[in-house]
Amino acid sequence: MSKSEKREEIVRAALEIIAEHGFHGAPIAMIASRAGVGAGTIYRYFANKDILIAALYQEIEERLYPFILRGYEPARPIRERFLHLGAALLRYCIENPLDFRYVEQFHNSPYGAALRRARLLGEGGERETFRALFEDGISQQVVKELPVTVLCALAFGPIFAVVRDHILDFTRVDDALMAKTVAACWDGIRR
Amino acid sequence: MSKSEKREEIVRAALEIIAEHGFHGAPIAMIASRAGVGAGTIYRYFANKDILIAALYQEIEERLYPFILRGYEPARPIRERFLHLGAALLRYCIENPLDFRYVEQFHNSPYGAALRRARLLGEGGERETFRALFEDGISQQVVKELPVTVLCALAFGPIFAVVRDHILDFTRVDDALMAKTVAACWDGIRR
DNA sequence: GTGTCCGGAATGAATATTCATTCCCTTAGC
DNA sequence: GCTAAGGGAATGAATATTCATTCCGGACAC
Repeated sequence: MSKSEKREEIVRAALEIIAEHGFHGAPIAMIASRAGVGAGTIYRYFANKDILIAALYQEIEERLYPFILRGYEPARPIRERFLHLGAALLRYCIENPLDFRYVEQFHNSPYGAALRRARLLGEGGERETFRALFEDGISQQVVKELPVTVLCALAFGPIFAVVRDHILDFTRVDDALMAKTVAACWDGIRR
Repeated sequence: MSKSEKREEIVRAALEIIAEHGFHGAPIAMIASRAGVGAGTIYRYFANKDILIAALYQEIEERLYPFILRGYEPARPIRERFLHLGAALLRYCIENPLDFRYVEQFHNSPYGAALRRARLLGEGGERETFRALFEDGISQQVVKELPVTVLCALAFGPIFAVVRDHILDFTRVDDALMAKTVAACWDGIRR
């Protein structure tokens, strides 16, 4: 196994185990054994567990953004743009349940709270795209005049909730249901 | 301090600390000291930490349901009923952020996953009220024809997301914004 | 005086992290 | 081409810490 393969194995094992069992249920020893390396080896690639956790989060972000923005055309009408982003986000989460679970775990941990707070002040990667979309929508009077944070809640809250149900096997989400869900989110934010 | 006061103090301390720091950041010793009792005393009231955690969850449920159902009239029109329940839920969470944070932590832990699964099969306390409302709405053709789980996602997803933002101080939620938020949720589920 | 309840130190299990040792690949010498 | 030395990477047993749970001496009620 080459050096970079090894790093990749470690990250993959950590993703799987943490997504499935949470941060508590993911001791280094378990991650190491799943990755097929020694426990000490992990510390050759990551200074400590926290840094591994943060690095993994960042890797997921870097997979998610390009996926969502593929084919996105900022010149199209608001509604169309929203449907594109919403559907892409929903699809990514459904197709990458481990990533989704991991990000959820992360946000619900001390790591996440700090990060979200930092994001709010500085610019967040994808956040800017959505913020621009909503502000465009408000000024064109096609979106409700609400704080952007509330519009985000109306748009993403249901999407993530649906993904959770899908992962827990409460709802079977197919293409048709994805489209209907995103359309309903649009109904929530449009004037 | 009387016996029942002591129990109450323990529960209150556990709620505060777990809501704020999560299950990991809430060792028994810390809960005990916040409650003003010895660590061993907690085990006189709760057989172990898991049982304390579960009991606390149940207490919160038992506060929440009556609050939401106060003044609820199942004979009124669908829309009105939804606005009542949604507003009550949102208000409860805003006014009792510790309860909200605790329940979120709980749902995102191994305890919660098992519980949600059990709920899905058997009857869940308040769940029945909402299920009945949505099914009524569908049969009266005022609510979108979607799985009840998806309707729940559309209705509650945004509410909880707004509460999260409020607690993190990202959004200041007053009465007016609460009403607008719930109304927007209605737009999401209505035909 | 006896029994009940408390407190908080003691215990032992679980876990992150360290580090002395081993392993293996590259390269230099012949 | 073959062997040996050197060095960086990997290892996993040992360590230190954290934490739930237990236990026992003492305080208090009656």
